[in-house]
This record gives sequence, structure tokens and C-alpha cells, in this order.
Amino acid sequence: MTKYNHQTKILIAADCIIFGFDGRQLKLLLVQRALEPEAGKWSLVGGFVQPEESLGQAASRVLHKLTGLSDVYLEELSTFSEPTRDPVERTVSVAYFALIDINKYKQQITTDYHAEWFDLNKFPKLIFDHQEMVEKAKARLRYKAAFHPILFELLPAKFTLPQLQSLYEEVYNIEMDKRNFSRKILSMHLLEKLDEKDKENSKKGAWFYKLNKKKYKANFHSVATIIPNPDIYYS
Amino acid sequence: MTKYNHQTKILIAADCIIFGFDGRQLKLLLVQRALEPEAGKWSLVGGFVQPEESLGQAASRVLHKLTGLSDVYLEELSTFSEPTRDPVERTVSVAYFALIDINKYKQQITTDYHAEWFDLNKFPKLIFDHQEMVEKAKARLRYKAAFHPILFELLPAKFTLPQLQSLYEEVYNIEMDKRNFSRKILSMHLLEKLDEKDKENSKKGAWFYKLNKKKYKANFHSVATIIPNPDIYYS
DNA sequence: TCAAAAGTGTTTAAAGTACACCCATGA
DNA sequence: TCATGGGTGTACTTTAAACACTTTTGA
Repeated sequence: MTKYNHQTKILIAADCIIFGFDGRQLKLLLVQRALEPEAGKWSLVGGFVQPEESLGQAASRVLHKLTGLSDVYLEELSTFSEPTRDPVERTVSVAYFALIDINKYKQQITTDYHAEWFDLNKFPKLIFDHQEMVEKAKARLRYKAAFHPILFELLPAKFTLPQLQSLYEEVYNIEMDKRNFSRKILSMHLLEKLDEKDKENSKKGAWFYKLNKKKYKANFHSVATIIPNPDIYYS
Repeated sequence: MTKYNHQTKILIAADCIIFGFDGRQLKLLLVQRALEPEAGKWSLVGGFVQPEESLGQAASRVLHKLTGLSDVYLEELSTFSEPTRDPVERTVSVAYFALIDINKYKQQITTDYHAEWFDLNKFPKLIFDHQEMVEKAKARLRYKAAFHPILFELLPAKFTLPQLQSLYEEVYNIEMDKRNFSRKILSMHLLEKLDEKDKENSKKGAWFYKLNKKKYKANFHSVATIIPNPDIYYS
């Protein structure tokens, strides 16, 4: 069959912006780049798209290789395609952002990477346009989480309302009223109260909740205004 | 400098889903494909990314070449990258959706394309996965327009409230109360009433409005719930 | 017994929704 | 003069926001 002759072929990479939450702060998982150039510099984890895989599969593969995790929340953010963004050779990158439970991340023994969690407000200079990717991912996370219940993805299977509230407060850098917060969250009917308390963070202990996965999936696209004045966050 | 050896390079294309509104229905601008294979079949307009341009520039170029328009609302939708989506040769496509004033589209005399507007609810079978791109663009348009005032992009510079309402009703396939609609739209303070009436569509005539571009740009990312129950529309 | 965090209800304000009549005009 | 579409206001309901005290318990 005819080929598309005289057209330029380009390297394509998938890069992942991986978010985590340690109970206090939002974190970003970065790796020390193995390839030249810039070997040893901090970067997002990424890899070239292989002949037999789609971009989403490439992102999943890269994420799995680093963290050992599958079934992770992974969303296409956007493409980065300035011709000179990679000084070695033209590479178009498709950025994905991932939300993972930070406790689940176990560095693979046979990893090629040195990986580390950094505070999202203070992380090292990154290679190429990775800084811009992180900024865009942060904006997207804020935008999306203002309407969709995706922040659960950053918490363990069992979590408390105060933990969840801290997460929202951290993501949006605001303080929220716990009475209004719990009413709003519980009115979505996505959470089930367990008869177990978290005694680590207070004497009285806070009830654990878990996601009702069925309802979560069914209502995943539902829109709720979780955050006051979501105007501020855009995408 | 070292190159990234042994990595697969891939063709990259930008495809545009171009929406218009004729006053009654949403329209889709399609072209008859010039290239083999599938020459003569209907498809989205698109083109391969050139060495010196970004993906966004490629999309703008393709759109400009077809319509003669610049400064068009153009938003990256997502990538389409199944290895076998193009039977000739692997091509990753980045889909963009565009909103244009249908009256402004003048087919270029020297076009390579035969282009035509189709009703969004009834258009021919498209090549490859272009059908899927259109569906995704439609969903994104509904999602985005439920919160952001982007539908103005589909109207002429001067338009009336009844026209705008028809557009919303068409996009969401709902009927809206004109009193509530005008109150909500005007409360955004994005529109300026002109002292001129559209007498084409009624005897009494409806006042023309125009966008206050300054406020429009400033508030572009603002979030307003223009549509009741936006739950239904997602992205 | 007290310090620290968890849990809970009510009142008020704002936003959204439903609804019906008069107006201007050309045919 | 009448048929057609344009324009406007009000009452009601729902939702969001502000706000303070009691409970539990480990140290």
C-alpha cells in the first residue's frame, strides 16, 4: 500500500506528572534522568512511545515501571510540541497526570531510576519544559477537582473526613468550614462510614470512611461545586 | 550531539473538528480527502506536522488554509494514537476543536479541498477514527460551554438574545425559559446592548448585543452554571 | 483535669426556578 | 386587527454560607 512519503516522522514521548499527598502537603514524584543529555538532572518520568502501543499505554507502562502500580488515575493533560523543546532531537511529548496513594508507592528494586517525592511548592529545576507541564497539571487538577470527586485517588482506601478536608485545603490553599465540608461531601453519597476510627491523629479519633466504588464510578462525571468560587481555577 | 538512537519515529497529524451554527442547527465542516487511501471520502480537515511548527500551529495552519480564518477559537481535544488507526502507516493524530462564525467561512478559491457543512446530527461516514473524534468534541463542547461562555464564538459579532438562546437550546437539546436565560446571561456583564435591532427574524425586532471583548477576555476562565444539571455533560 | 481534635444544627443570604402578561410591528 | 416573536417582574424553592458549643480521650 502507498505510504505517506516525504512527511517528517517525529519521536513521541509520554511524560507523567505524578501527584501524591502525605497528609499535609501535595507531592510530586520526580526521577533523575538516566539518558544523556541532562543525565542526573531531575525530570518527570517518561518514555518514548513504542511501535505497538498507544500513548495512554505508554504512559501507563512508564508509570507502572516506576511505581509498580496499575489501575491508577491517569488523565491526558496536553501535548508539548515546540520544535526545539528537546535540544537533542525533535520530540513531541504528551503529558499525563496521575493521582496515586503515596503509601502504595514502592520503588521497584530493579529500577533504572532514582526517584523521590518533592513538595509541590518546592522542587528542583526540571529539564526541558517539564516545569511548564507541572504548572499546567496543577492548574488542571484544581480545575477538575473543583467539580469532580477525584481527590479520593490521592488517599488510602480508608480515610477520615478531616484528612479529606486537609487535602482540599492543601490543593486550593484555602480554609474550609468543617461543618459545611462534611455536609457537602456526605451529600454526594459516595462515602460509607466504617465502624473503625483513626486514632493516630487525635485522641478522640475520627471515623474512617471508604468510597462506595459502585456509586463512585456511576457518578464519576457528576458535577458538584465542592469548592466555593471555582472561578479562580481554570483550564 | 548524541541522538536518541533506536527509537521509533512516528508521523503526527493535527485534525480539526470545526463547529458552526446556522441559526438553527449545529454544523460540522468536513472535507473530501485528497490523499490516498480513501481519497474522495469525507473526513475532518487535517495535516501532518511540519518540522518547524508546533501542533497548535499545525492545527491553525490547516484551519486557515481551509477557511481563510485566523484568530479562531481552537482548543486541543486529545490525542488519538491506536497503532492501527491509520491503515497505511502509523500516525498519531492530535484532535483540535474549533468554533467559527459560519458566515465568515469563505471557501478559498485555490483550495485543494472540497469542503461542506453538515448537520451535526446527520453527516456522512468518516474515515479512520474521525467519527470518534467528532463524538468526543461534541461531548467536550457541551461540557465546556456549560461553565464557560464560549458559544459566542459561533455567532456573528452582533447577535440577539433569542439567537443566543437558540444556540444553547440546540447544543444541549433542551428548552430554556427566556426570562431566566436573559437574566443569567446579562448578569455576567459580558454583553453590550447596541441601539440596533435585528428585524429579520421578527416584526418587533430583537436588540443586537455584542461582546465586551475586554471583559470577555478577563473573565474567560470564569465559571458560571449556564446550564441546569450540567451533571449530564462530562469530559 | 485539661488540651486537642471530632462531631453536630440552625439561621440567614443568595441563587435558581417557575410562571404570565404586555409590547411592537408587518402583513 | 391580529398573529408573531420580543421583552420584562415576582413569588417560591433550593442551595450555600456563616457561625459555636459539646464530646471524647490520652497525657
